[in-house]
This record gives sequence, C-alpha cells and structure tokens, in this order.
Amino acid sequence: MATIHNVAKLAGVAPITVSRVINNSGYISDKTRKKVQVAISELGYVPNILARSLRSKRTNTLALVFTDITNPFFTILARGVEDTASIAGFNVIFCNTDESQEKEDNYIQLLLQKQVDGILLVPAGSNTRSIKVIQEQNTPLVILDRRVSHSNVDIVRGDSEGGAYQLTKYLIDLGHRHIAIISGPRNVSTAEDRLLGYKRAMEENGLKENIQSYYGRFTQACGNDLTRKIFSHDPKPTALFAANNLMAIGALRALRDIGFKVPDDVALVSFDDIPENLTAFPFMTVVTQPSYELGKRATELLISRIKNDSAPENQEIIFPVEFFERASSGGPLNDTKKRI
Amino acid sequence: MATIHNVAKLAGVAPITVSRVINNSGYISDKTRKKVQVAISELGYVPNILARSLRSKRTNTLALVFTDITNPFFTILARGVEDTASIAGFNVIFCNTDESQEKEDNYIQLLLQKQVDGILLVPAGSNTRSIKVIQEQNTPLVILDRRVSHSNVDIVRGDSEGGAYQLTKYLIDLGHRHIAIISGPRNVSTAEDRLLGYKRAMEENGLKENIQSYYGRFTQACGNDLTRKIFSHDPKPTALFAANNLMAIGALRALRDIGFKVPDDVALVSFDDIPENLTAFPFMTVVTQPSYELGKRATELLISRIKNDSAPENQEIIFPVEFFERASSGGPLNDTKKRI
DNA sequence: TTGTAAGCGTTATCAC
DNA sequence: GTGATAACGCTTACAA
Repeated sequence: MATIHNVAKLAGVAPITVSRVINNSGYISDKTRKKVQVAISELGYVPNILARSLRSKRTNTLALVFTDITNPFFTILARGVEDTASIAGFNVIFCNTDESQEKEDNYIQLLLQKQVDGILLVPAGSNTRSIKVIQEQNTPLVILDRRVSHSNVDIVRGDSEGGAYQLTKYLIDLGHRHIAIISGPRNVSTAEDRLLGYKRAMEENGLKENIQSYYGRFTQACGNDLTRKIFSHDPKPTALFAANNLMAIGALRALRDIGFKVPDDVALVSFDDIPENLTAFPFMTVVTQPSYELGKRATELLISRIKNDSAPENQEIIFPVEFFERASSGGPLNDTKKRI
Repeated sequence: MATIHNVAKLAGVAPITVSRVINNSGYISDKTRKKVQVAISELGYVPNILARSLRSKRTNTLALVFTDITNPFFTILARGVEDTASIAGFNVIFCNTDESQEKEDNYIQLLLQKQVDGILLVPAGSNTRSIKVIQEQNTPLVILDRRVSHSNVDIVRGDSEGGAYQLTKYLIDLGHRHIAIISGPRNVSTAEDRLLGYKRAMEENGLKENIQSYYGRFTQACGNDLTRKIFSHDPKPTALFAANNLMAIGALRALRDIGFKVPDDVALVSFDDIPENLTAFPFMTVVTQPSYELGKRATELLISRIKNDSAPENQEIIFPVEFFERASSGGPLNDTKKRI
C-alpha cells in the first residue's frame, strides 16, 4: 500500500504538499500539482481516512440508528438522511436495532468508538441511557420519529396523536361506533400517541364506553395475532385501526383468513403506507408521515449542530400527516388525497 | 475525551495494560484488571477505534455495495450479510448505488480509503473497473448476485438462467404459446440470463417464432411502461414474464389500468418475490432465490478470504431457485410450494 | 508557494 | 504479569 510518503518521494515534494493536493487546500502551483497527480496515479495511491480522521478529529460520518430496516417507512426515511448527508459531504452508517434496547446500546457504543461526527437515533424503548452516553461524549444527537422523556435533546417526528385522531374521527363520521385499535409497544411514544389520539376522538364523540385498545409490536405477525384475538369474541368491532403499516397487513390477512370481508364486514385503516412501488393495488386508507422529509430535516438539524451554527435551544419539530382515503374503508380503489 | 493515557494514569498502570484489559489479551492479574475497569468507568472512557485500526491495520469492517435498497430481495440479502458478519465480529457498511456505475465507483473509492477489510459487490454494470481497483489494493472481494466478465473473482449468485427456464416451461405446459418477457438492463447478467433461460425454453418447445423480449430497468415504472407497450399492438401475448419483483408489480398495475384481467386474460409470472410481511395477499407465481442464504454464503466466503483460510482457487457458487405457484397464473390463492 | 516537526490514540515488538 | 518505545499515515502549527 502506497502512503503519502511514497507519493511525496516519487514526486520530489514534501508529504504535506501531497496532502494539499489531495484536499485542494492551500496554494499549490500547477506544476507541482501535476507532478503529484502523476505520482498518485502511478502508485495507485489511496488516502488512508483512518489516519486523516485520527489527526483531524473529524470523520465526516453520521450514523442513523433505527428500529426496523424491513419497514418502508424507515427505508425511505433513510434515503432522506443519506441524500441530505451526501450533499453536505457526510457519509452515513446505518444500524438496525430490531426494537432491541440491547442492540441499540451496542451500536451506540460502537459508533462512539468510531468517532462519528453525529448520531440520528430512533430509540428502541423509553430507556434514555443511550442518550446520556452520547451526550457525555459531546457527540451531537438528534432523536427521530419518537418522543423521549429526556429533556435536553432535539427531536424530529410526525404528529402521531393528531394523525390517529384524524383517522378515528373519519371512521366515526362514517357511522362506526365500535372501533378497535391495535398499537405497538407500550413504552414507544408513537404507539402510545396513536392510542391517545384514538382515545381522544372516541371520548369527544361519546364513545368512551366502546374504547377497545391493544398494545403489541409493530409487526405483521402481531397485527395478525391481535386481530384474530379481537374477532374471536363479541362484541366484534365494525372498524379496526392498525397503528402501523405492517400491523395493517397482518390485520388484513387475519380478517381474510377468519372470513371477514374488508371493507364490507370491517373497515380497516392504518398509520403509515406501503409505498407505490411495492404495492400492486393501493387498497388501504391511511394517514402517512412525510418520512423522506423527516429524515432530511433531522439530518439538516444534526449537521447544523455539528457545525455549531444554529441557536442553542433544543428544538422539537413535528411534521403533519396526510390523509388518503381508499377501498379498505369503503373509499375508491384509486388513491385519493383528502383534506389534510 | 478521555484517552488510554488518562485511564492508565488514574489506574496507576501503563497504557498498554489498559489496552490489554480492553481487548482481553495477554495475562492480567485480577487486581490490575479491576483497577483499570474502575478507572474506565470513572472517566467514561471510550476507546478510539480509528487509532486502533490505524495501528493494527484491521478495521473489522466489511462493506456491502448493492444496487437497490428499496428492493426487498436486497434488503433480505443485506440481513444475511449483517447477521453472518456480526457473528464473526465484523461490522457492515451498506452502500446503495441505484444501478449507477458512477456511484459505485465513488463508493468503492471511499471504502478503500476507509480501509475496510473486505467488500461484497453487486456490480451496477458490466464495467470491471471497480473490481480492478479493489484487487490492486489487495482488498478481499466477493461478487454477489451477478456474473462478471472479469476472471479472477469469487462469485455467489442465484441460478437466473435455470429459474427463467423453469418459469417459461411452466407457462408453456399450461398451454401458453405467446409468452413475452420484460427484463432488466442489457449489460446486467441477471437480466441477460433470465432472458436466455426464457429463450431456451421457447426454442426447445418449437416456439422460437413467438419470442418477444424487451430489455429495460429493474423498476416498477419500467415494468409498467414495457407492459403498456407490449399490449398496445397485436399480437398480444397470453402470458407475461417479468424478470424481477418490482417489474412484476408494474406489469400488474399496467394490465389492470388497460383493462386486462390477471390471470383470466393474461397469466403473469415473476422472478423474485415480495416478502410475506409486505404483502396482503400473496398473488404472484414466482421463482425465488434464497436471498438471505446468498448474503450469508458470500459473507462466509469473504471472511474466509480475509482470514486467508480457504483454498486459493476462485469459486462460483450458484444457488438453485424455488417455485411458488399462485393465482397470477391460475394457481391457488394460497401459497403453494412446488417442485424445485 | 513549499517545507519541518510534532502529534492524533492506539498497539506491535521487545524487554524485564 | 507488566512496561518502554516506536510506529501506524496523516494533518496542524509554524517557519521559510
């Protein structure tokens, strides 16, 4: 492996001069630059970023720690992060925790050891230990998608409570009185907020007695299980609210398997969509969060923290949701964008 | 930021002793180890991996460079890579090229600069420049999913030709005579091999005259466009073969939009599936590659190359496909696993 | 415009 | 069992 010294020697200059050519920094005469460039390509020289970062104390690397790489919501969010980081000259390391606090802890430890310049974190649970560790190392941090009890952090997320309220109100306006919700883990804010939004809509419309809510996991399997459970005894709801896209698919399959037609027997709505390119026929009535934008905005905020050029106060940025009425609740088969 | 020196000083030992504790290497008395551990937690010390890697010349990091992060085939493959690497103590950097040769070149350059221990590459095109650059740096390399013209490399991939032959033969056995195929980019081996398998089946069954094939891109949009084109003039095929899962979804949507019923008017089959947890109702007849296994096997091979403990000859490992008959070609609505 | 010297934080090597 | 020393490959700080 050629080093900067080999190049310098071959070009007849000092190592620092080679460094200046590589980094386009400082003044270099055209002649010198040419000489160096020739030497570089002759030796097939590749700069060693480890050495550079060790010395300069910057890695130009961000990390995105999230909970489910198979969920398109996060895949698209990840794209927003990557695109934005890339434009600003940062690379991104992606870490998937599968909603496990232990995996999260391990990844955070690793990322700090790798000296990443900043971290975007979708917390797996309500434990704020990772946040403390990160802040102890003075590594800039932005929390994504979820609220945390910890106070001094920046947060970028969607309006789970409002979106859930909107979906529930929509079902009530359709005439449904028995509406059940299946949600994610109890200590995850998106699961809790969606449940709260649902409850608020039910209570405001005199349906407090009919509230029927379940915590579980944000997976297809769990959506399937909870749905079977709900419809195995009376009174059976006429509408079902799945708190995320994967649970909704599980619910849809369960309803089919146990003989309930959607939307004829049961109306089904969901928080978050499955993107166009993975779906043959858009079918589900949903509210969706602007996941790409969430990733983008969080990354911009993180980079401004790294560059230290934004106001010191912590921010909580909440994005509104969009509503799409489709066939699963009796709407049209084609996509329809409705009132925000 | 505390360093190994601060810890050493506080514990009253030499830096190297701290290093030994961190890495569980060499002999350390229990008393010394305790002292060091106390100092570590007292200072909130986090080892600097950059410095370690610079000195030890190992980063314990692999890279997976692939072409489409939104395609579940690759998402699952990536999991196979990550799980396998993790067990062996390696981290993985994921890089998405969007089938762009330029992005691929940039990522390869970056990864070599990062001194990754090995690279798994799904080549974006037929250009072997990246392969040469990687091999010049003596960085172990395994090619994934696709053949390349370059000779001295290890390859792990699925049997595209055989799978395509099988799907086509299946359609012919159903009685179809006019079968069209829509495939991916011309210079991508999986696109070419699937087209070849299709042609072989057609020719062996006296249907050479009816061959109708199109190159395009492995995307939903392209599947949609090509399907519209094919069905805009006579003779219209009675069966359509989409060379990947996303193209198949595009085809399905196009057929619906222009008024053809699947499978009544047109039978549709596809190479690669959409996984269970993203699909409400499994519908498409497919052959699938064991994508998780592909990632796993490739990673094992790469790690054995890094450790230099496998035979020097280059390997080409080809995985067989599995066949699932479903409703899109007139099969049952539930999943059915058929003859391999 | 170019160069010298020192040091980033760790571990390999050798010594005790 | 433990430690002194040098070195990994680069860039910062300062000098010429």
